[in-house]
Amino acid sequence: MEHRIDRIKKQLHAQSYKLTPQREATLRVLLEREEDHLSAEDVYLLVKEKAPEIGLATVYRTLELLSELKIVDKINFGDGVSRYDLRKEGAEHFHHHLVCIECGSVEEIIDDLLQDVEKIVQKDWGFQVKDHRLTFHGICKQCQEITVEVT
Amino acid sequence: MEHRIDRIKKQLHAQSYKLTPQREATLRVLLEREEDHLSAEDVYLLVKEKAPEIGLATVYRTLELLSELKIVDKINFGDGVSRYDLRKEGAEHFHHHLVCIECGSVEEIIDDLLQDVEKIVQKDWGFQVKDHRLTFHGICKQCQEITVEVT
DNA sequence: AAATTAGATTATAATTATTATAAATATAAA
DNA sequence: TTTATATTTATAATAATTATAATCTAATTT
Ligand SMILES: [Mn+2]
Ligand SMILES: [Mn+2]
Ligand SMILES: [Zn+2]
Ligand SMILES: [Zn+2]
Repeated sequence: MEHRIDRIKKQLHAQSYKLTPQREATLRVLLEREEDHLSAEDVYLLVKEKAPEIGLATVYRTLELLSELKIVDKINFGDGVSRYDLRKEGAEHFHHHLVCIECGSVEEIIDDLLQDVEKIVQKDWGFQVKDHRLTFHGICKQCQEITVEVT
Repeated sequence: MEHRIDRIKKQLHAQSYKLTPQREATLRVLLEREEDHLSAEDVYLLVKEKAPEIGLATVYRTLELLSELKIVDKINFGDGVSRYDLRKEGAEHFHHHLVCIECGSVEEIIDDLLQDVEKIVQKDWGFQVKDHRLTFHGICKQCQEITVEVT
């Protein structure tokens, strides 16, 4: 964790941004909840536990900054809020998501499954791919089992 | 166009919804601008040209209804608004998008490029895929050409 | 046909997420 | 230390979306 923060600190400094206590607190929340998909409000409430004086606008600005630096990715699963997701260290692209339409759970796929598809897009559409968002909507393992039991 | 409306009318009736004049006007706007990616507000302004007495809330409710029936798909490209996109007739899944980070253009890919990936997700993650959202972010053909010229 | 009912729409208010602004504070440079 | 710059706080403003109540429409029953 400390190593990770250090490396991000360097990324910030490289672009002449500082790692203020507020930014660090925000980052720590994101690291502690790496599997989750927190909204700005969610992050704000969690940061408040560590640093009660932080303002919501600062959280928004910090998340915006971290997005620009590609440290976090901003994603929207169709409910009205943006969610912020730490990019896996060293990952070229945003990872994929499985959203269950029964229970609402969100699972992550870290493997990049789109390499072949991207080659096709590049070749057949002449589009130079820089990043992607891929979300599958369907029924998760657990919910499938429940359905079978009920039947 | 009339045929298409007729078929959608039947889909509505099958679920015991009516095709009111307001709903029809909304649908016509979506059909006329099939390539576009209109926000609720955009749709509202265009519908108003045909049916000036329509209310914004009705447009929202109509779009919501059409989403439920899978006649339109709701998507968010990361600016703060939801956009509504007619599903191609007979398509099992939502089509894909290419968003240019230079000029903001949105191009559509109608071919389903995810069949193989979905098989893997199904097999290796035990997730039963019902639908997907795939958006590539990158540089469109035109913007690439401009870049070359400038260089 | 008249009365009844359920569904849909309008106009408006309320809510929620996000962004902008101005004053205060902290940090770095001179 | 003084000065300049960056950042944060508190608050106001904006924008998107949803909720509410009154009204209207069209179908159904009497
Ligand atoms: Mn994730
Ligand atoms: Mn589209
Ligand atoms: Zn589930
Ligand atoms: Zn472009």
